[in-house]
Amino acid sequence: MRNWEAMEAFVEVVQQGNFSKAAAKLKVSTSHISRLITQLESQLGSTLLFRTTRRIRLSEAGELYYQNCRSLPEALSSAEEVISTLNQTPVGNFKMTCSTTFGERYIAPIMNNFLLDHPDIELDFHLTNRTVDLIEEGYDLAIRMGAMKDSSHLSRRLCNRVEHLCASRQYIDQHGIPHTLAELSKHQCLLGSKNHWLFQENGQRKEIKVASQYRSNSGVALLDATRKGLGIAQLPDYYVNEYLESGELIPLLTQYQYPYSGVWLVYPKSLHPSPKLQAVCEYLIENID
Amino acid sequence: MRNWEAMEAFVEVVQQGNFSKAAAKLKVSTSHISRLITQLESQLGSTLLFRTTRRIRLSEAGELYYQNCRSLPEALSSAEEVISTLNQTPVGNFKMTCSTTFGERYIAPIMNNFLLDHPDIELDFHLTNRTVDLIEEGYDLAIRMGAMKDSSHLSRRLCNRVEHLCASRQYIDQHGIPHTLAELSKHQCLLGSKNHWLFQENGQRKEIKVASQYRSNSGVALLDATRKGLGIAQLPDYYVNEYLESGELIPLLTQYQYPYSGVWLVYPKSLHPSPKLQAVCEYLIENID
DNA sequence: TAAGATTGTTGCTATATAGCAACAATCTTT
DNA sequence: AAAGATTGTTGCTATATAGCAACAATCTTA
Repeated sequence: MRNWEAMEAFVEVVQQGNFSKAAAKLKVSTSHISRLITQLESQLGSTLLFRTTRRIRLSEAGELYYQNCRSLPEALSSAEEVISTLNQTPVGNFKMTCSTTFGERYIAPIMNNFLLDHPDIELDFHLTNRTVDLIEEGYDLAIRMGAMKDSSHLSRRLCNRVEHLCASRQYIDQHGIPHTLAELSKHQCLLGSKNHWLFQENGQRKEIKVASQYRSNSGVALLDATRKGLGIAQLPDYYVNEYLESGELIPLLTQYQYPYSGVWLVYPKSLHPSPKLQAVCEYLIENID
Repeated sequence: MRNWEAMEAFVEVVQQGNFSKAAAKLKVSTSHISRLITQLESQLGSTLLFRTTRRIRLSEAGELYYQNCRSLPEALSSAEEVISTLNQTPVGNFKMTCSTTFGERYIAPIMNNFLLDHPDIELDFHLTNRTVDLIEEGYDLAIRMGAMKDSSHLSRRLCNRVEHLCASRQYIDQHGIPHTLAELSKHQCLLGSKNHWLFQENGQRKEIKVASQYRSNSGVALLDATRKGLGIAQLPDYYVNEYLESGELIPLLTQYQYPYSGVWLVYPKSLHPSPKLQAVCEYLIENID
C-alpha cells in the first residue's frame, strides 16, 4: 500500500509554497505534513525539498517527482466528481428483467412512460421467465412473483397478486372438483416455473408439492393447456381473470387461496442505492394500479 | 486529505477480481480492504460493487470510477521509479559556485576531469566572489573559505589553506614591520570580502576587525594592490606563494598565523544527499592535491 | 450429499497515527 | 535593535486504524 497521502501533501506543499498553507488546504496539521514529507523522502531515499525555516526549494529529484505527480490529485478529484454528478439525478443504463406476460402487460407500459420523463436513462428490459442471476448478469432490477430470500439481494413489494387455482369446465366435468389439498394428488396438475403450489391453511402458509406430467415456464402455454382441459393450474389473476368472469374457467379450493402472493422488486443489496434504481422503483410502485 | 488508499484498494480489487487477491497484492488484510471499500462507497455515496460472498460485479458508478482511477497507481509507481533510477547513479544538472581565482585555478580543472568521467552530469559552474544563498538560488554546492555556521546547511572540509598576512618590500620600507596585532591599526589594511582578519593567539582563534580604506571582493585586485605597496593584505597561499618565494612580498606576524583556514564544501542540509553531490564531493576531495 | 475450502464481514485489541503544544530559527515591524 | 509573528520540527498522548480470529454464506470436491 503505497504512500498516497505523502504524495498529495508534497504536491500541495509545492503548489502552496510552504507547509502551513498546504496543511490548511488539506485540513491537517503542519506537523502531519512535516512528517509525511520526511517519510516520503525516506521511502524514496532522496531529498525532495531543501528547507530553511522560512522558505523551501525543490531539489532536482523533487522537481521530477512533482512533475510526475502533479496531475494525480486533480485526476482523483475529477473521478470523484463524476460519481457525485451520477448521484445527483437518475441517469445511465438500467437493466431489468421480468416474467414475459406480466412484463408485457403491466411493466412495459409503465417503464415506457417513465422513459418519457427521464430521457437520460437507457433501458435494457429483458422479458423472460428464466430466473436470472441479477449480480452475475449485471441486472439492476428484477420483478419477481413471490419474495425470495437471498443474502445478497433486497426486495420491496410492488403489488399484490392472487394466484387462482382453476380448471376448465370440461376438465371438471370429467374429473370432478377437488375439495381438499390432499385430493390434488389424484388430479392432473399443470406446473409453472416453481415445482410447488402455494396455499394457506389455518392462516399458515403452505407449499404443496404436486406430481405433474406437464411443466412450462410460460404462463401463456399453461393458460392454454388449462383452457383445453389438460388439468388444473395455479395462475396469476392477470392471466385468468377474464376467463373466470366468463365462466370458462372454474376457481378451485378458494378457501385455501393464499392472499398475498406478492409481486416483488428485487435488486442487488446495496447501502447506497443509485438514483436510477430509486426512481424506477418509486415510479413503478406509484403507477402499478 | 482524500481517501487514496481506498481508491487504490478498489482499483486492485477490480483488477484482481476479488478482495483476497487484492489484499495479498497490496500486502494488507482482507478485512482492511473490505473496510476501505465500504468507506469509499460511503464517501462517494454510491455503491461501487455488488458482492455475493463469492463474486463481485461493478455497478455503473463503480465502472466509471474505475475507468477514471485505473491509471493512477501506475502513474505513482512510475513517478517513484524515476526517483529510484535517479538515486542509482550520479546524473542531472549540478549547479555550484566558488570564488573566482580559487575556482579558476584549482576547482575548474578538477571538475572538468570529473565531467569526462561522468557524461550524464551537466555542470553549471558560477565563479563569483559574492556569497550566494545556496537554497534561494538553487545551488547544489558552494566552495567557501572558512566554515560557516548555518542551521540549514552542512559543510565538509575540502582542504587546508593558509592565509598569509603580507606586504610588499616597498611598503615595509616606508611603514615598517608590525610586531603585534595591535600595531595593525596604524597600518594601511587592504580588506577582502570579510571585514576582519583571522589570527591565532595562545592557541585561541582571534578575529581582528581592522579599519580599511580599501576593499575588494577580488583576490586578484587585492594582490595587485599589495604588490604595488598600497598596504597589508591577508591573502590565501595560492595567490601569494610565488611572490613570497621570490621575496617580492614579505610575510608578516607569522607567529599569529591561523593554521587551519580551511576551504569547505558547503551544501544544503539533507538526510539523503543525491548521488551527484556525493560523487562531486568525493572527487574534489580525492583530487584537490 | 456432505465435508472442506474459500469468500467477504465484523468484534476486539495491539499498534500506528495525527494533533497539540513547546521549540528553534528566521523574518517583519515598529 | 528588539519584540512579535511565522516557519517547520519534535515529544507526548488521545484517537484512529489494521490485523487477528470467528463468522456466515457460498462453492468445490470427494
